[in-house]
Amino acid sequence: MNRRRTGGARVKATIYSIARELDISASTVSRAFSRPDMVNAKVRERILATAQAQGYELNRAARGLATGRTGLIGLVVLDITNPFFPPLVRAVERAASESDTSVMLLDAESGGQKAADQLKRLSAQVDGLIVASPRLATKDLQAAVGSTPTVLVNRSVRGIPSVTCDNSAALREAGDHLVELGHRRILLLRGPAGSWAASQRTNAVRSWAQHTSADVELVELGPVEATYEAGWHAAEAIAASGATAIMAFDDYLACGVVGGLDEQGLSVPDDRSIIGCDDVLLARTLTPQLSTVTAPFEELGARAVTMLSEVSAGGAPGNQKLSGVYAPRGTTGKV
Amino acid sequence: MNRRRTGGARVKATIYSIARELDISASTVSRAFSRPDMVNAKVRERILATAQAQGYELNRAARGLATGRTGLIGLVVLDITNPFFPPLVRAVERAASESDTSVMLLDAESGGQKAADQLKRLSAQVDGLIVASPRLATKDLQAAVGSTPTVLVNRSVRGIPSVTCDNSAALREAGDHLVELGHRRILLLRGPAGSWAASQRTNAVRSWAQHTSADVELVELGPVEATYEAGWHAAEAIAASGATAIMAFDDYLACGVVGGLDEQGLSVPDDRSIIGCDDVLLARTLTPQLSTVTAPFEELGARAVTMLSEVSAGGAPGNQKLSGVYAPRGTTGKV
DNA sequence: ATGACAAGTGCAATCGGTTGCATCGCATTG
DNA sequence: CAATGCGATGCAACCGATTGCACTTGTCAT
Repeated sequence: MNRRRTGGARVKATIYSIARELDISASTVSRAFSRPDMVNAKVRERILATAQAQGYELNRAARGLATGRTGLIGLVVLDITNPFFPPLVRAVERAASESDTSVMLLDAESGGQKAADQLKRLSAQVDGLIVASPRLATKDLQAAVGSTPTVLVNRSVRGIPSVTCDNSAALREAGDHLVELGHRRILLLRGPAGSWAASQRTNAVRSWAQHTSADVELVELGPVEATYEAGWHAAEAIAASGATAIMAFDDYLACGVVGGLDEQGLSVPDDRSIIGCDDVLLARTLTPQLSTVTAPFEELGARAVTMLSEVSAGGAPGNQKLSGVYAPRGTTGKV
Repeated sequence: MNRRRTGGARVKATIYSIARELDISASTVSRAFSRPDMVNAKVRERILATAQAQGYELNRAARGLATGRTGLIGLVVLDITNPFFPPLVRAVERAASESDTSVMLLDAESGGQKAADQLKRLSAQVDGLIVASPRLATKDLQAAVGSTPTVLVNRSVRGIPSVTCDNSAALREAGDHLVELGHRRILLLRGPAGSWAASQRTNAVRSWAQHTSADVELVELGPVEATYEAGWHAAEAIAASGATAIMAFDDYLACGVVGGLDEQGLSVPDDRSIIGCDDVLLARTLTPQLSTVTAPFEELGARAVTMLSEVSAGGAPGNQKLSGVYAPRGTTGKV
């Protein structure tokens, strides 16, 4: 591998070894790879052929040193084991590979100072950052990313481009659906304090409850962490609340609630209805399938990558808003 | 950021800018970072202080060019959306960060030629590769990784160090548990063709069935893909098989079976018992919780990283075997 | 024929570290 | 006191690409 095949000597293939073999300058070889249109088609072809023969692989470090860019983007997720993130990671990775860019993954796993440090360290190594659902305080976040081109996913912060998902219309629709099914007392299980998405969703549901023509009574519980366990533990209070339907911050939490309600002897959707958010894997593996608001993961990831390259190019894309779609499934039923 | 604070000129901080300010040579500055023990403690401290003051960040590309190493390892997973992988990714990432190494993630997502190409491309950019559960044919795999230091997770291939999880004892235990509960006709739902883990588990279960003193009758179904849908669709055949208990290739599949059985009007564990494997998130979010064989994700990831650094250092660690543990939970009941 | 212009190529400097080797000062030893 | 050794440092040559600039050719209009 990576060695010359012709001639006895086994040397690492570089643009120089190629140049020597073809008796041209290394600049031309370099350009054949980095700006193909600048070199004569015939020459380019001979270069490519020789490169192939020598097993040449471009040395990213050398390029990086010369250009100041690494060809890497950092993807920071709050918690890779949260089912929200894997589809996003996949989407980002695919989109990035389109532009010959690789993804460095950072599992931030905590919102504290450590997360900020990790972020800062990472940011020195990459061309840009995609930060998904960070819990960092606004100013810490701004400080941590510094001047590194950054795109936020699922959070909006002044001065940093972002791509978010606006679920308010879908949540209204979900609420209306519950009303239609006869629910009047509805419990909002609020997501984590410090989560931008959680406050967005809370506001959306509150606003819906306030403006709907039906006389719904909105009960709130939380904030709670977005985990199965938290949902499970919330079930007792939920059962006691008298609400017949629950709108949970996300699917993960919602699944926990379903499990916890079961423990309380309550079944879904017969005794209680519940609606999640995001449409993660869990939503479909739940029996019955979870009624939820689907998030466009693929699109979120792809846009983030596109926007990031715009930022890197000096642009300042605004904040893109996508929309969730309400998907009624098996966990919503009549009162 | 990254600029000198002292003196009007704003230049990028490098070992040279630090050296100049302290009137020492750049070599010493370099050594202060890469081999601290080689430089006088006092000098080192002044260097660190100046670096701090100038906002110096080591340029990885430059180091990489000089040393030939990138400080990156590539982590290749079969399918990041499969709940098996996120915990592993996290474990690898944490272990890697211990040694100041970053992780490049590649979601292989297919077993074909494309996967091989991706692998090859990635391998040129990293110091080493951790490849989890690849489906590539043995020789394609060997060819793709070439001479890049590689550690396999959850698969064993001649000539490549690996860390795997031996579940045979745990599966025997699981089988015995089923027998104890009165099950005699047990269905083995086989995992994907081409999956090393699947064949291991199949063999383990077969061997158990053959050697157990009880007169169990083992029915086999599959191979099927390791997805929820596949499990769901298998449920009909499972229901018809007359088996009262199912041992599924993994949890993901098992959850699908539970969902599908529900559709068939069969409930778990009352009508059928089922045991999964791996103990992924889904196992605990299922109601009732899935009886399964837990995999030591943390350990798998950590070992893989350790072994990889051994390989990089020229060693040839063998194949490490960890063990799963049978965890009876809610999906196994009396006949 | 002449100048203008464009395309294609080469030269050489540059990016920012690392490291083998030489050197120097100083302490230890005979 | 000279010789030896060692720890600490500097010198300078790399690592392998990119790129501004200069140069050569060929084409085309004048």
